[in-house]
Amino acid sequence: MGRSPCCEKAHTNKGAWTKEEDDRLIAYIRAHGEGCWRSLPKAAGLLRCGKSCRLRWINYLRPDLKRGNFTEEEDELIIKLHSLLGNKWSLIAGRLPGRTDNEIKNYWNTHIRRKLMNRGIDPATHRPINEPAAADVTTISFATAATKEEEEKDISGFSIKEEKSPVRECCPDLNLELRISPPYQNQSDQPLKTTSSVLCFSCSLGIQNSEECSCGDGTSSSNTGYDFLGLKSGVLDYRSLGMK
DNA sequence: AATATGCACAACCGCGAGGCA
DNA sequence: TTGCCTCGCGGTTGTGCATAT
Repeated sequence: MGRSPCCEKAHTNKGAWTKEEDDRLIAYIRAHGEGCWRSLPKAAGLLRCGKSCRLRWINYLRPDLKRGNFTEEEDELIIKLHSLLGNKWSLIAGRLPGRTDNEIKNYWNTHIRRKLMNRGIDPATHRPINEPAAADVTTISFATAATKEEEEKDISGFSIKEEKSPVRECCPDLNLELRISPPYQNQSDQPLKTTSSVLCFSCSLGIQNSEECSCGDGTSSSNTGYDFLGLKSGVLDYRSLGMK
């Protein structure tokens, strides 16, 4: 059967957008707003398919876009969010005002992947590339879950928890345990403890003693837990991590 | 100076989800 | 309930520029 094409391809331009096309698109959206991308090209007098218009607007023409290089803070935030969300670029972009999913995806593939590789981190798993099979297991967690119920209900259903999996059962050496849980509301002034050791994000990436390291040598009494999403630093409010 | 290679990023493609008749 | 339509997402490709040989 096959899908019907999103537009009449025989009568649409492809490739790089011209200044004139950009101007037309901007003018139309300013006058009529976003929406109904399928009919927009015709209404705006553009020989483009709706998808192309949408992409051009979102990734390049939107007035709130922040152009220019990514900052070191943005880099680290992207790494943190990717370790949590995976290739959910739109969600990651939602945490970076002025950045688009496409931009972040490209930036990840061209810069951050290499950066992590240079650190000896597998960008796909965020684990050391040559991690020994029998290496000590460190559980990453904001807080020790009091009960299974609490762990599962979570706020807004935002909870990521590795269940016991067949993979793990057949490969006991393979640690897939990544627990992401918000700190308890009424325990917010208590240190966020892991069940065993507590690492800052830098150390979890294998860059201990780096400038980014906030946990010292891991023995500091001022250690307040794993600042995985910048909750400690206020970089990210997990409650607003919207899942569509 | 010419060519090859690598990099960065804009744009395209195919698919899935959700809305609606 | 079903099928169509539109939108949005993630993966991939194409192209121009920069750097190396």
